[in-house]
Amino acid sequence: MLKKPKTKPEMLYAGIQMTRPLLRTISNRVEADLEGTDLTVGQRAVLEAALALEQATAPQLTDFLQLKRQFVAKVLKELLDKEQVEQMSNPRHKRSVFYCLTPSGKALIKKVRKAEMKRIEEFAKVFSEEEVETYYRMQCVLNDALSKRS
Amino acid sequence: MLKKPKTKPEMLYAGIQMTRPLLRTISNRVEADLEGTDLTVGQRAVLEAALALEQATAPQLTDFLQLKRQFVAKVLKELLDKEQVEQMSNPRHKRSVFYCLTPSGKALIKKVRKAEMKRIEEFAKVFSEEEVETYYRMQCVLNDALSKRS
DNA sequence: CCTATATTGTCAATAAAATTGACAAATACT
DNA sequence: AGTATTTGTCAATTTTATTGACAATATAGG
Repeated sequence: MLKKPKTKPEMLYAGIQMTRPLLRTISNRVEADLEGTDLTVGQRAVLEAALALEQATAPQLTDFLQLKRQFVAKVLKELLDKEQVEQMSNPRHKRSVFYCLTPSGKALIKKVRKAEMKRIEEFAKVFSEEEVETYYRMQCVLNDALSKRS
Repeated sequence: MLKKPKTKPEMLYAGIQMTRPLLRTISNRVEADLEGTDLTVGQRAVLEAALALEQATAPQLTDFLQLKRQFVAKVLKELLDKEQVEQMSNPRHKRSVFYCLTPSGKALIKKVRKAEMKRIEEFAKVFSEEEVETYYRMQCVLNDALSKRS
């Protein structure tokens, strides 16, 4: 972080290390956008997942978010109370129902995304398409590789 | 995460979003390397900063880590108790002393880094030098830009 | 069909990381 | 010198997430 690492592995190491402070700065920013929405970060993550998956059981959301099922369940319950997600019966499973965004939940997460997208666009300008593409791909590969057993 | 985003800003957005799960998977991995060292993640971060800065006051470490001074102070006290950092008088400031790694602290953080570097080298192989360079640079720029006011 | 095993839901306790508040001591500024 | 800022310290709290435990349901093998 102070001086630029010399070798390729060192640079990757430093980049990964930076994930922690970066997450903190991102979270701080995100909070501003969450201000007034009455959403926690966990709720926001689950809404994000529900938007991406459209229709998913709790275990599917758990896989997607790579969190513990108990945590996801707790957040889902909060979102049900707020009527931002709703349950739909699952023909294949009596207990494990589907969760979907309600219209208001969908509107909410889209609003939050839109506000953030506006900010992100500022930064996107700074980088080339290839750079962003590389960044995205590396995040995916790292996340995939690290989350699987080695 | 599910389907590849279409536009550049969307891809950057998705990549940044991925920071959270990625940090979680990294933390899980890191814990394995911390196993047996009796270090918390916070302690490890401060050791890492102390190694990079060589000699620094608590406020300097706070700036470097972008954490609250009270948190850094707490961790520093833990590390002092464990004799992994030591204080040195600061001629310019009576209260705000310098913190340095003790030999054992230095050995410890270097050992942890070495173990992780070994793993990282595996991943570094997967990417080209340019990709890693881009990743690193973007992490730096994003962190810088986001941590400053906008 | 029946039993063993795995999955899922639910409730509770706990932990880790970090923030916030409050106040005193030291320093910097003018 | 006097005021504002920085720094250290102690305590409480918050947020995020994990872990443990147990019951209900599903799945797979015999």
